[in-house]
Amino acid sequence: MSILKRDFYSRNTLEVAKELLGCKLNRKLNGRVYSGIIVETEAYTQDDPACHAYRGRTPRSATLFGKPGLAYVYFIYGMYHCLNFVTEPEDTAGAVLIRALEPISPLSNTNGPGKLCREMKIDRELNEVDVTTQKSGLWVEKYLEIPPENVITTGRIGIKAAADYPWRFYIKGNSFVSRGKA
DNA sequence: GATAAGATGTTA
DNA sequence: AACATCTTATCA
Repeated sequence: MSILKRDFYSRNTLEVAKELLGCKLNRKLNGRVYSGIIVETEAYTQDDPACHAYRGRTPRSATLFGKPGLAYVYFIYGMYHCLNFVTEPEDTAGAVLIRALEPISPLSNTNGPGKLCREMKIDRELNEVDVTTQKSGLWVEKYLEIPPENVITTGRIGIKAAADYPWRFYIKGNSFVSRGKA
């Protein structure tokens, strides 16, 4: 049960995205802890046309320039939230989108970024909370080691800009990844 | 199985 | 007007 500390997040976004696979996401709610294994992620960086921080700092994207190890939660398509973790040192933007979980405790339907937020009751109140401490009610622990040959890399999903960047990662053979192209 | 459309509100 | 989505409907 070792919680991932700030120096884990304060690195290259692509590496963090890969290494988050197999880690355990925990959400404390009403005295209960909900958990799932991260099985699918996507990377977004400052130089990336698809990133919210691409055109600089705005009220929404300010979180991405903040401290690594914070949560970045945004609202999309009028009804869904998406959960990211801020990466790179402070003042450099970057984030990893959590796209899918394999449920452990009382969870189901977590095979997509919008769905897992609904299951875990993640909304904008959790934007900018510190994910490196249990006190925030949202934290990540080291859990499984995923050997590199079991990490599949593909283009990202659901975006138009820079859709060809091979910045989506998922665990080979896992049945909880979201709709996937190979 | 694939593809299309609709729901819905925040953002710049 | 676009959007880092999901569900339902309509084909096959």
